[in-house]
Amino acid sequence: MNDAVKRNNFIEDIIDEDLEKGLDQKKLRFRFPPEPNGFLHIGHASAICLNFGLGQKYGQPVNLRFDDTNPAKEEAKFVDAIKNDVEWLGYEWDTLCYASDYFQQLYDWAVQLIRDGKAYIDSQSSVLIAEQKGTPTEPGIDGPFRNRSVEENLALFEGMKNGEYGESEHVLRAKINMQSTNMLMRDPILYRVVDRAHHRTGTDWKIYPMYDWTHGESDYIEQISHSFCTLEFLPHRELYNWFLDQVVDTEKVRPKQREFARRNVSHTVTSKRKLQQLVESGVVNGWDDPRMTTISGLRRRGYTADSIKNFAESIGIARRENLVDMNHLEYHLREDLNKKADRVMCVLDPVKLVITNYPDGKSEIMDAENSQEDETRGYREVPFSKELYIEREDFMESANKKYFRLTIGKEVRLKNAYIIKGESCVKDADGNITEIHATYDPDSKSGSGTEASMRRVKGTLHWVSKEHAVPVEVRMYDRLFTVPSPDTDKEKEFMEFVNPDSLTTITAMSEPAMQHLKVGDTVQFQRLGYFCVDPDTTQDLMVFNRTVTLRDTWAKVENPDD
RNA sequence: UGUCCCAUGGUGUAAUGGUAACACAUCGGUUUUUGGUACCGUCGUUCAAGGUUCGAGUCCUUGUGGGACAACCA
Repeated sequence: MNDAVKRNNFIEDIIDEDLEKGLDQKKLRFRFPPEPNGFLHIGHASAICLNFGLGQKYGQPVNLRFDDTNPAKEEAKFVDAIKNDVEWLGYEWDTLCYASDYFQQLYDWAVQLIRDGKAYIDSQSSVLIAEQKGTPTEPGIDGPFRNRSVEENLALFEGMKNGEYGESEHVLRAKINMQSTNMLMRDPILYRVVDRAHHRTGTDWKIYPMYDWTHGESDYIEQISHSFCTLEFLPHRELYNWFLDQVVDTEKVRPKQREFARRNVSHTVTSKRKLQQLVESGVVNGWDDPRMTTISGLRRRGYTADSIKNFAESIGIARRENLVDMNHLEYHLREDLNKKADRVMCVLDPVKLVITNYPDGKSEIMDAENSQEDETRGYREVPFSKELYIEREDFMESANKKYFRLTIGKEVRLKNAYIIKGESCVKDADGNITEIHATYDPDSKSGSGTEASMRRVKGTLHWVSKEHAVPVEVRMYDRLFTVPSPDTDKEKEFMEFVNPDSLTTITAMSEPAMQHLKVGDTVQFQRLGYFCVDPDTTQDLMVFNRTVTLRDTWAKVENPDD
């Protein structure tokens, strides 16, 4: 961004304040701590940009840490996908960490807690434990095992660790305060038995630490100076600090948890659970379906890493509820693609156009500019001939003055070719136009420099030569949800707002030069939008995803209600 | 009938007690071999009431509205 006045966000204020109070800048250290239980989405992208952006701003390291304390939900494939996404965004982590690397240390600290009389084994059912915990408005009560002896606690904990007990028989709880107004302080569980293989530690452990016990201590082990998380963890801060108090060495950096509001984007859901539901219900074809606002879905759709980073930067970070309009994301996408994408011509809804005064059998090669934004991208060759395809909606027999396209008796320019004039059209029995006839001005060839070629005509159409056209599959995407905020309705489930027309597959006619494109390449279909080559492309058929349309002010004139 | 968090144009974010601003969106115009881009302009904002102060979006009080908290999830 070219802001002369780049202002701090409140997170940077917190850091600057700590620096002013004497924290050595070299002690600054951040982390991005995903749980490997699903794919990262656009909300995570914001958090990644925040943490790694801070690392870049202050010139200090950022760790990628997998919060992998629940083997029932986590899988190695998600670890790989997450690493790939972070790298694709263009960030480099300092150290790749796993909370599971700290299992032994966490266990040792837990034993210490028991020795100090600050943790105990509870042998009640989860139902009873929940009952005794009270509610947000009512205090909890002490359970019957709260005052077990240190020896008994130690022996039971050891037994849990050695796999002598089944799931739910015993848990280790911190002994804090069952009457606290903060429910998280009502003797939170530190360890539970989980009889599942872990993606990294296998069956080494029978017990697994809970989030609260793990997260702050992991930050401390890694000497993270500032641990940023979303607002829902705000009540956890008190517990985060209590756990830190039990182990902290004042010589070392004491991590500081601070919270920011998660970013919500309109017309989508940003919750791993809900995204998973879309995948499992078959509404979309996987986590990387181009309609998904997962990072991998956006990538496949044709979003660039820069567009996502610019988006994250521009929406900023704060502590209030928000719903960022999807068009904000699309603005940054178009802005980036406009600079980067070559232009090509492709007709999505073809209708035949015959240039009646053009010689039969003749064809010529036109030079077409690859980018109006960047001359250095050069030219490509586009064949022209008597029979062409143009877009069906680019012709009307008669139309009002606002319509700049082809009508009978009016002139338009064929992009990179000639100026033509509509003469007549042929219809089938149902009145559908099957063929349009036009005449061309032979002196008006684009780039010829003749007076005729410089003539000003209002409309310019894209086209492809019928004989040279190559059919391609194009997947036209629309928003996945029909309402801005599908998951906040009080009565309806978010799945009820799925847009049934979020994907339409068509066969389009492309100019031959497009055959050289490779999977992942993005081009602008002139006058239509940005499209990228999908991995489903085969030797015989190219498959394109519509990344985003161009802004279309004509559509607004046509359908003012949209 | 508890504790905590939040409240600035339609949306998002700034203004750090001293002239309320930036981006997107809207609407209009200029340029244009993309009804794109670029450029210019337009519209419109401090939840309410009290208080402190020479001066309050900012500090205090009380309301109002929204949100979080009762997983052996993270």
